[in-house]
Amino acid sequence: MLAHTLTRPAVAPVFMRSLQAKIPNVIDSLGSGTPCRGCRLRPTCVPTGLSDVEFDQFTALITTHRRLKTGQAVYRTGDAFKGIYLVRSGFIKTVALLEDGREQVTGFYTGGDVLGIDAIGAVDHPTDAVALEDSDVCLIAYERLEQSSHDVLALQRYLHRALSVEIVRKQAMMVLLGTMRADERVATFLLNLSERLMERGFSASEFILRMSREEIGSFLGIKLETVSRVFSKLQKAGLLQVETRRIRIVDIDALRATVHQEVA
Amino acid sequence: MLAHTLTRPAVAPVFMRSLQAKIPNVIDSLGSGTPCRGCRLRPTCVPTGLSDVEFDQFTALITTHRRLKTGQAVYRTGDAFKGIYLVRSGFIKTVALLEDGREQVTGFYTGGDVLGIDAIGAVDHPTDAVALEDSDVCLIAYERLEQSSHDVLALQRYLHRALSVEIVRKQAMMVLLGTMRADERVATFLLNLSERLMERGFSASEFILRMSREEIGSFLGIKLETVSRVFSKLQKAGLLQVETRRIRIVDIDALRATVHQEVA
DNA sequence: CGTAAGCTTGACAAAGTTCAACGATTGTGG
DNA sequence: CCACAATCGTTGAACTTTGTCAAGCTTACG
Repeated sequence: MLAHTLTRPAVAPVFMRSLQAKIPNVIDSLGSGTPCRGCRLRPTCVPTGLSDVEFDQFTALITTHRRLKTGQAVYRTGDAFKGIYLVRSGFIKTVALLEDGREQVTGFYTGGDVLGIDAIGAVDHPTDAVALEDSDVCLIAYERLEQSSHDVLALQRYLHRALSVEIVRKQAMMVLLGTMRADERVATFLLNLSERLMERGFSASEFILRMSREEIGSFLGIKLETVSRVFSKLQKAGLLQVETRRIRIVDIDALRATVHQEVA
Repeated sequence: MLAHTLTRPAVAPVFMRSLQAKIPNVIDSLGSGTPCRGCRLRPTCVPTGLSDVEFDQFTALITTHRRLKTGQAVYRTGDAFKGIYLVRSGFIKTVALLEDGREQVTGFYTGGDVLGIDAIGAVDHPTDAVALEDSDVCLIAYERLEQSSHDVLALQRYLHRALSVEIVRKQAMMVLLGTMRADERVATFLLNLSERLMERGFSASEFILRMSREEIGSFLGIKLETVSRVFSKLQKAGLLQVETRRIRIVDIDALRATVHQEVA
């Protein structure tokens, strides 16, 4: 039941537009066999600090560029593990499924993020990865990455760092899920999102959510109605301006303070 | 406040006894400079499937064996990252701390588990790791592991697998924390523990908890009173026999069913 | 053997969920 | 291009679950 609503195509034209405004002709520089060297997304999508030789070795690992329409899956639970994915553009969610049909969003991924790491130790993916808007991903074949890492320490470091970042993020989520109340969760979520968008050159104070209230709720371990209520509450308190999916952080310090409130 | 109670020494003599019964003279075979080749714990503590040469290379990585008393820390938040730790014996918890003093248990580690992975991509550890009973750990210096992995594919695979296992576990915890109700969380916890103990050669149906109600609660995102109530409830329902920290799973199928109940 | 910590249980409070209705937004097909 | 349908978002009220506070009990350890 949730499966249907969650995996249904979501729409995010405004952010898409702003992305295209920031990186003109993104689409032109992609395409199924586009080499990375000339790609406009290179700074966000390839590990930094590589020499030219290392860069070439890295790009040689990329076997497939895939363009996804909103709602399409990068992979689904049980799909054979081919490799990890570099998100070039767009927004992708990962969803973990329980046997009884319940599901939970376990992560959101965007340009420069590495996707599918949780399958490295397994035969197949333990999650679904579904595009929340039209997206581009690159497949890095694991076999080849593994062999290459042998020879290029920087790549190995990159992989390890990615693995670790993933762990740290999930750990932070565990803490959020285990200790925070609804408004703290939502505030944390917004602050994180703001920071990640800022890192990527977008406004930190005004942005468009590319996910539904239901998806946010699933990620944060609360119901969509609670998400909505918290948004309303934070708006009334003057910390936020909410216009459906357009968010404006009015008082970021107060928002930060929301997270670290004493419960008593 | 929680910090004090959580890091306070816990007692687990019975399990300790059973561990020693299973692997006699464990203590004799350890010691600060003990080589792994002769160590009785080798099967649980070293990656399997290594050739003799690979095994030697692996053990050469181990720089320090450390013996911990109950309540001692392997590392604390902010400690410099030296490497990852292999748990040889004992039981260790990791605790994440929030700025305002709140904390949450993020994992439990025992013989054969790898500890401290979440620091690989960082300068220092983002968590505390504290012994819940007298424990032994081996430090694998990351610098050396990194260089060795270069030459030994199996080692690299081992590291990656460990990283991935960690991620998958944390992801599973996120799901638990995000979707399950209290009795489901406790049931899942017991089933996991049972399975992990069985894998290590202990009884799957009867075991001693080595952590307090408070620690279980922190791990599961619920309060200690709730843990206690659920134990009582499951006992009344005949699924469990609870005698303080001694647990006997009476009806494992019913316990499993508890987890996958429809909410409605 | 006493004391401190841990565990259990009850009564009450608070937070979040559920159910339901309505309003807003978006995308589609005439 | 407009109108309609479907999805999404908001809000209220009743209900459920879990948390909080408090007391008494058990266990372990010095």
